Amino acid sequence: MSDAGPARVSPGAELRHFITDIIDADVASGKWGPVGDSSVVRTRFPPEPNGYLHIGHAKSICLNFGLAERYGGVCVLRFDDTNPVKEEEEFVRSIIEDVRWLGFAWPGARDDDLKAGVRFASDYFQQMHDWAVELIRKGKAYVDEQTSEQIRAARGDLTTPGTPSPFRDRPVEESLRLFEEMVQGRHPDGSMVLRARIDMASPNMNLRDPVMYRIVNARHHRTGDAWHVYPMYDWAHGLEDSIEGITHSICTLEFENHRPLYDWFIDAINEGRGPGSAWGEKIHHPQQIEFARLNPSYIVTSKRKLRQLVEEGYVRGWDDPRMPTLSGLRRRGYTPESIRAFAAETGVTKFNGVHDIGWLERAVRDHLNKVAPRRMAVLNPLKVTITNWADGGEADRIEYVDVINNPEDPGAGTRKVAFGRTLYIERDDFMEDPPKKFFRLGPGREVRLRCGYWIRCDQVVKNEAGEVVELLCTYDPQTRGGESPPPDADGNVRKVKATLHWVAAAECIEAEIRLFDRLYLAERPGRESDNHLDDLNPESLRVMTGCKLEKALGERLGDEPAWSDGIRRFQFERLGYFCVDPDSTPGRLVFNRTVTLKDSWSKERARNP
RNA sequence: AGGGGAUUGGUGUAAUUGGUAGCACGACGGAUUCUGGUUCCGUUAGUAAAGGUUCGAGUCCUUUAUCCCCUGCCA
Repeated sequence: MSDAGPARVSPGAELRHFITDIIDADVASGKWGPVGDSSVVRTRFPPEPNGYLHIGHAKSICLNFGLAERYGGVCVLRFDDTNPVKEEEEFVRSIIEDVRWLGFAWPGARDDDLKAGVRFASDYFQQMHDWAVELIRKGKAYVDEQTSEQIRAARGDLTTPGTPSPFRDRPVEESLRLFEEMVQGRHPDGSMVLRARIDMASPNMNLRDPVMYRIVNARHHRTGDAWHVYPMYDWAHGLEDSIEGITHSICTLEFENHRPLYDWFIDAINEGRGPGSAWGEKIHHPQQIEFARLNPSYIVTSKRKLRQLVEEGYVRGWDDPRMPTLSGLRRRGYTPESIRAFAAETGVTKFNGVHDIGWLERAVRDHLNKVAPRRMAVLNPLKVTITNWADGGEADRIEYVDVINNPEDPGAGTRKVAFGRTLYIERDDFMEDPPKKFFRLGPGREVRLRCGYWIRCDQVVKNEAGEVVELLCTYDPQTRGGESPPPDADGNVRKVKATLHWVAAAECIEAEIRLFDRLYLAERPGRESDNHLDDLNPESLRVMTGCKLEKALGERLGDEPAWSDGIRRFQFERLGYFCVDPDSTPGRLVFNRTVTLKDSWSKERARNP
């Protein structure tokens, strides 16, 4: 982990919810091992390698790995790679990297070998096949030669029972033979399937003779051409859990209807098993538990929609800082700690609610506030000339003032920042005709330049178009370091109402700064129009060029924290948190705004425009 | 009456299993402040509805309402 300090909430530590209640009871009763031994707890995170992980997955990762940490058990990273036509090796890599980035490790994980200790469902294909044969022998599965259309039509609907397949009662030997032919690739895709024989009249559609295997004559990214049939989720998942000795198999609410099937398959294998049985010993039967997935406002997490954003060019890629993918959030500047804190704060329940995305923003502000070094950067520069600069010495001299690195961390110390005759301040910090509650600079007003000097605006310089292009100001040499000047003869102390950030023209660097806003304007994108694209925010990206930054941002200073992911993050005073984008080159820095600071002035302005 | 799940302030969640509805965030107000940041203090507002059992109901029972999931050879 980084030296950047802990997030506000230590993940998984003392959080309680209905799943911990279940596990506590199991530990107390000795359901999975010796009474009181919590180290037997085994969970798993089972992504399909067909896309990038997003914030919703992060919640599941934090839950599963957090539970393992809490109980002293383990959490397995297992790829559910049962569909070769949708899955790719590239996703395996990115998923592993994302889980590691969040700060979690599984048994056997190593830094020098990304895949060390990682499990794959495809490693269990032979075992699953053998169990399928066992179910055929037990009369609990059969090969169906109907077309997929016929199967669908015969399934019935929500209120009418299905009708049995004409192949439902075919001889066991025939199913056995056909299944082996399927396995060997002797039949084309879609020509037949292996189905479980359960109940065509079940009110639970999942139990109407579900498909266990389909023929897919495609190359698998790990097993190559070894298999021509691939197991369906419902058949495979519980077996994967069983093989790995998972105790608590945690999934989302939509799998609640699948639990009877999860249990049925394992029970069917176990039927007739036991000591002395020819079938063998009973296999491990994990408990499936469902919880409500994370559902944050103002974003989408559907793989289809995320892919559409990327492929149709609404964003610049899967790691576009506006994307809710972990790679996007990482590039945006979010810390693993803040994401873990967010996941912990949203709780674990069975209630399908909406989680305010503002919580995620607050989580990263909270974390970065404590650990991010402060720097000064001017997004939209307005030139300031100190007309009486010569009062304090040579007219073209540079003075170095000590600027606080982090008021939240006295140990962070100070740095030297150049101050000179020509400066830049934020254009938004000056108003020619300021309203009552605007505290910043205006004609005749005096403000403090942070850790620099107090300046007073004497004159406004405009171009032909009437735009303000420069401010002529005087400074008070007695206010060096931003200190208050001594009281006047009558004992009155002068005060300023605002402190502004600034950079000196003589010693600054230019950079591009990318400002991001929410990708969507609607709390639930697509809710109204049924098309999430209708709710896209046309101003979600604003690229600022010619920004003026203090020189220290161009080089890595010794006081910068050793971030675990190597991403340099800062607070730009009074603006927000920013990080260095990988698009940066040595001569041309690019920063991303992670999140703004809380801004009560803009709130006030919105209230009284 | 197809099946399954859910419902506590604006939001997210707790409530020792029948015993004072608590916490966090937000919003609002105030204090502090060399970041209109941070921090601190205060205010705000809730058991979906109706019946019932009980000395006592968020919790138990009945009815109703609303929302989510389920008819892939996806996961």
